[in-house]
Amino acid sequence: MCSMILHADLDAFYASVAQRDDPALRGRPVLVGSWVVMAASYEARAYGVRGGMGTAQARRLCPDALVVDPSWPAYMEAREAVFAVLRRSGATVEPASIDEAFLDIGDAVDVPAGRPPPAPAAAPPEAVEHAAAAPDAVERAARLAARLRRDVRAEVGLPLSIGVARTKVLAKIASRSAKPDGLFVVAPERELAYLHALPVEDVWGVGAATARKLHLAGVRTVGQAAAIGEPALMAIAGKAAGRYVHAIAHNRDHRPVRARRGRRSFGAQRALRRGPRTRAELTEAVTGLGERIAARMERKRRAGRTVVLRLRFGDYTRATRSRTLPRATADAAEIAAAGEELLAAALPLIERRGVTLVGLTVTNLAEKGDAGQLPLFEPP
DNA sequence: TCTGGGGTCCTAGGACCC
DNA sequence: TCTGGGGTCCTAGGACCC
Repeated sequence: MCSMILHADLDAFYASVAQRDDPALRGRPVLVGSWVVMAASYEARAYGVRGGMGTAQARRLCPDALVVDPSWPAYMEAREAVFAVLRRSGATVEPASIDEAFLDIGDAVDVPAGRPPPAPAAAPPEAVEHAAAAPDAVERAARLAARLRRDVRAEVGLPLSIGVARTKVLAKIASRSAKPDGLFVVAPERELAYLHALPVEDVWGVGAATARKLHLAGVRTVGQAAAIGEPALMAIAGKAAGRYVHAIAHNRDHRPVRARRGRRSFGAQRALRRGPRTRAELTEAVTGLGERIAARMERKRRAGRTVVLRLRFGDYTRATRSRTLPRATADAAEIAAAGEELLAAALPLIERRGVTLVGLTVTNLAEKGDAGQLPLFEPP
């Protein structure tokens, strides 16, 4: 008996919305973003364009690319429509970002009354292939995933890729394998083989820094990591990262899919031109950030106690300064005043290195009945 | 005079994700 | 590959308390 997890991830979300809403963009390389690429359509990715890249460089790689501005209302509407389809399935749905979610189908989910069951012929080949060798729960999950993909395509007009497995990390990795516009099922009996063949950097949660440390130690695949003891991995990658890699390499990931996780902070930041900034300009930036954050907090009826000033310098080093207030606030002037104090404290650093980005984050939010944290790897 | 153990809060930094 | 605007979580040290 096992409960299956789905990771549903919209493909090139912003670019797909643009293509959906403007037929002239369909089938063509599309970049979303004015000076940094926030999303690239698959047609553009074929030229080597990636998210986070400057648009100037992206245009050099792909001169035919069509560059469009982001359209936030359209994204929000599309997101809500997609999540409505996901929730309608009856599964527990945990939003993971603007364009992805984990679903736990539990034991009870099946095709809701009033909706016809999916025709077996319409299920993608990979689902059928795995279903033949898999227990009932896997088959149900694969059928649900196929149906969600069809419904999102039909009702929202967007391509949705889905990974299916027993754990979050495997479902997440599987959805990446499914892209673009596909379904990838990791059957329970194949989990370990699938996992062990992966390069360590393909594991969700292993980033550039940890991958570099593992490579230096000669660990390139998850299988190699599994052959090493936990203490050794902790020595290589650090305490938390080593423990994480060890748990995942042995296919231990008990993180549950949780319906709602309240947000933990509100932040805003602003990139500045290079060159010396006057104190007045910095104050103005901090004031503006405080107003933006306060407006959003007000809308969500939240308040926070800790104000964090984030700085990035000309040499791309970073620093943070924080201050915890006696009580939670959502007041623009109070937030900006704390930011201003932190700014004053960081002035010597700013003068030495030259600031290129200033950000403000309000955290330590006043909670209203949040469930709190669950341990990551221990069974609940 | 010297010395525990254990807990919480705060600050700063690092790593990772989309 | 020279870097935008959001987030999350973990760690370590110091202050302070019992």
